[in-house]
Amino acid sequence: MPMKRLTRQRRAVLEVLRGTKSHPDAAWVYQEVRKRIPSISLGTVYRTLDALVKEGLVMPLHHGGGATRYDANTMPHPHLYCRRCGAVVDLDLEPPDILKEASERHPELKFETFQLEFEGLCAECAGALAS
Amino acid sequence: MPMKRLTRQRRAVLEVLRGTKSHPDAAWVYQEVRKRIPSISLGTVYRTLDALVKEGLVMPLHHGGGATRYDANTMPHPHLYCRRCGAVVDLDLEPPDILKEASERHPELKFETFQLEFEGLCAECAGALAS
DNA sequence: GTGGTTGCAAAGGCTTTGCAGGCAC
DNA sequence: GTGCCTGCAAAGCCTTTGCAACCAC
Repeated sequence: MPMKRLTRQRRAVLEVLRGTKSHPDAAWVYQEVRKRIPSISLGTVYRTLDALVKEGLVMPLHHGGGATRYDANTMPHPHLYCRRCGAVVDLDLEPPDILKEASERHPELKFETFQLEFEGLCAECAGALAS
Repeated sequence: MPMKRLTRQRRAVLEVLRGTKSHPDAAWVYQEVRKRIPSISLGTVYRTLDALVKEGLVMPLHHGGGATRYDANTMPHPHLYCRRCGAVVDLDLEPPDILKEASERHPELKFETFQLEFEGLCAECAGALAS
């Protein structure tokens, strides 16, 4: 029911999210959207992000207990979390076809989706630590 | 440096954690440990869990943005998160050997570990929804 | 005009932290 | 005895929410 109208605020949040590959959190989105709409509130950013998630236009990422991050690419795809700088990198990797295997091994459970999350070092941090 | 001494509190937290398969959060651990040590504080539970994680005796689980949950089984293994009741179920499933593939596809990144997290329904909820 | 949406600010949940006293070693 | 550990309470983040004004429809 919520968030049916196309307001300036909502349009701005979606555009900001689609214009980055950085998987930002609400605070970063807020900061960016304020460049266009200085009067927008953080509460509205949260409400809008929430609505976009419910509509399936945005995917929330939870990792490491910090702030929720948001990905405008809702196609299932693996991520690498950099343990040094916290960056989230999209991976060009075919997710393994493992749902069937899981269902066969545990017939009493219902498997719907899964996510593959790597931890390691992004390109910059891998280079920095190698030197 | 921290948490080198084997105190009553620390022993109790570890034993509670090892005595359950439910992947509890800090509040649940607190409640259980209080049955043995009524004077223990929630702060100590958090500090102890944190120390156990740093020592590699316990693995933290982040999912859905709620409270951090803790798993005394630190062997890498997949989980199923029940979207209905929130339960976390251990899966008896060989994780795919995908680290090499990831490294080949993205040579500039450093892959160290990964986690496979399913979402779906636990046995109880799958049965409840089927009826 | 009407009801969803917003800004503001307060509150909420989870977690961390400063401090003085206490306990394992 | 020494220094880490504890209980307590306050504070800290991140996020949600109540309310009156506002605006897209």
